[in-house]
Amino acid sequence: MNIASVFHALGDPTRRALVERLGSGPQSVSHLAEPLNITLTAVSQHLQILQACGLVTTSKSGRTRNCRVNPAGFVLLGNWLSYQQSLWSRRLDRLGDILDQP
Amino acid sequence: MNIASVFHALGDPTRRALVERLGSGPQSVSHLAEPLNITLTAVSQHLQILQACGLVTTSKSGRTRNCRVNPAGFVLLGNWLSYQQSLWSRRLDRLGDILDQP
DNA sequence: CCAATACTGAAGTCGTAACTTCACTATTGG
DNA sequence: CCAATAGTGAAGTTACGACTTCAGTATTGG
Repeated sequence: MNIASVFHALGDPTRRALVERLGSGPQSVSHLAEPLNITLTAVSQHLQILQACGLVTTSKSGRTRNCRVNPAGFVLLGNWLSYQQSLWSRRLDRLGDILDQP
Repeated sequence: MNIASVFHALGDPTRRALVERLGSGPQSVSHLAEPLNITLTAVSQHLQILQACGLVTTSKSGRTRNCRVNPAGFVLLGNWLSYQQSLWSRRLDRLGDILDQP
């Protein structure tokens, strides 16, 4: 579970769609697969990747696997983002000052 | 310039390295290429992708191209992230309430 | 002026990752 | 009990993307 795997996971449009769908609440694998025209196997594989990088958690009850959003992966992403912004924000602010000079 | 292209761009470790390097200030293509052991052409191609998705802007002065971070792409990413979080935060909060029940 | 520098377009190679099919296990409703 | 449902491993195909080489264009220092 690292930022590299998070970005790799979200770099794929199908996996991003899965994550976005899970935003509306927990779903089974079949239910997630239904609107996408790919096989259930493919969806299962995507979910394993999303799980490995900490964006999704799942739990099996009976024969159905229930999938939900895992905040951990998003925290990782948020930390990376705010760190990057912290690197150049001060510099850009100064640039703004310079540009604002009359 | 959309969130799909931003995630695709940052899904690649080399491009992420470029972005992170640019955090310390504007750099030329050659300077960015130096620590990476890939050709200058490859770096140039990566920068075109980073530019297209709004993570980097460049300007050519003479024969050197100067690259710097472009906040626009990061804003796009931040918006996506906070939107996703807004989708499930309330739900997870309630889940927290339930888990907090004695 | 010209050799060196800085970069970029085009075209091709190669590895990986997304997807499929098939076979299989486990669970459940009737 | 058994057919249907839900999902997953294994193995193979294929498309795409990262990278290279090569050739070419500007620009600049000496």
